[in-house]
Amino acid sequence: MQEYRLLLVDDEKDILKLLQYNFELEGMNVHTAQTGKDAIDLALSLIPNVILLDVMLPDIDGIEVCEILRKNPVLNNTIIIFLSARGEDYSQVAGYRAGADDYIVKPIRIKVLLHKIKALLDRNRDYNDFESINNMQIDSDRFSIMKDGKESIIPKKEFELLSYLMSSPDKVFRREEILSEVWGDAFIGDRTIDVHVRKLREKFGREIIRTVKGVGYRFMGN
Amino acid sequence: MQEYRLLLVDDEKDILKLLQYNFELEGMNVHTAQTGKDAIDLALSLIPNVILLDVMLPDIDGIEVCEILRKNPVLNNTIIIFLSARGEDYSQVAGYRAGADDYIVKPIRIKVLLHKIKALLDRNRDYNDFESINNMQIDSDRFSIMKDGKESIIPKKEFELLSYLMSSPDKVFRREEILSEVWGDAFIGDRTIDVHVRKLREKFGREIIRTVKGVGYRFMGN
DNA sequence: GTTTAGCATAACATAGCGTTAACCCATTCG
DNA sequence: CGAATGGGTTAACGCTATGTTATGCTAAAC
Repeated sequence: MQEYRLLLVDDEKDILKLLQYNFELEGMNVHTAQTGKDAIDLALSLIPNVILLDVMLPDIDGIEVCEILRKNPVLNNTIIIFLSARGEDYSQVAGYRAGADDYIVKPIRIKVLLHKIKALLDRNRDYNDFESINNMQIDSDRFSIMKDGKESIIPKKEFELLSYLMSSPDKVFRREEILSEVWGDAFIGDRTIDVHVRKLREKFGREIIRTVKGVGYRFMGN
Repeated sequence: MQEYRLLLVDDEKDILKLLQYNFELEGMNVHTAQTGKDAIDLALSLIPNVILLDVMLPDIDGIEVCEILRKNPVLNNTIIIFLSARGEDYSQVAGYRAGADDYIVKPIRIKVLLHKIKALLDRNRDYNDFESINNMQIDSDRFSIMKDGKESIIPKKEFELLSYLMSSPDKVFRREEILSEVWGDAFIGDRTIDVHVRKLREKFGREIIRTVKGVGYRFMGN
């Protein structure tokens, strides 16, 4: 579990301490937040591998936090696990709708939780390995792309765009899709996308991204 | 949840029936097995998207079944979820070690289970929804046509026209139909259609679209 | 043989994209 | 602190694939 960044979000300090202690024993890099707002800020700057998110928070609802985070492609590979004192169907269902990867009801059994996280992380790793397309591998931890054994560290937006396109190789993403997924609801001109595509092509070869005129762009899976 | 193949494995017929009923309501393609051996055989021939696997089985232990299945790369993209009456730490941990994606303790709440599966499937591969006629597959995600294993990326209008004609193979579409469906209410001359048909024939062979003089065009479904 | 719809080719128009350079804004650095 | 750097965005402008039209030709229908 080395090298993994973990974000704990809970309003109760005791639980934070308990969990932090246990995860640090496992060698994880643990950060904590007590409010939804802090959680979002930290998550976006830290880009953790795992977020443990309490549903009950003083300001923003944990489920809402999750929805907000899930919208940001930077956190595509982040595992989000809900914690809740409530065991009702209702909140479990809402949790999955919000894009959670798992759901755990308090009281927490540390060992179970650890193994759950390990399983999810392992799965993600495998996933990344399989997601080596066209000699290109994407490493969201480092904001870098490996192509033909050479590592390139690329700027955030380029990385986000490339990740997005690579998330479904060969699919043509429409410009509107790209705008809303990569840029959120900012008011951005069309040329901005082109420029970023251009930079990516400059770095990795003209052929990796193909234009479909009048529609959008497509990352070539071969 | 259409088109997904689900394999249910449990030794109790009542549970199988209950689950089968509920998943079929969701439009899933449900298959069942009552023993570990059957489960393995079925899984390998069916290659389901999801396997729900009871831990307690009359012959082979569910965990062992999972380990065996996980070794086979054909099932790399298959999600395996354990079901168990026992809630103990022990078997949960063993389950994740064996390569399970999730673990659910009975009694099962159908809604929770459904959302769990949906969340896992969403994170998994995209599935393709293409029709295949006459060795030609049209893939609207990719804006491309596969013919005899070769992919052609074609311009938007050509793609739209071809899709339209292929939507009902062997039907003769009248020119007015084509105009209104493919071009909307633009004021377009008749010759435009011809030219696009010509380009399609150039790319995929003269025979794929047949002219019916005085009426319109027909995509040959053979 | 005459008529007509459709074909082929080339010419044309333009939406949509590519490219460049300049700008703003943060962050870092001297 | 101002300067320098790097990323993100924009505006201007050129370019080209794509879509459309024009024109003369061919083949089918009667």
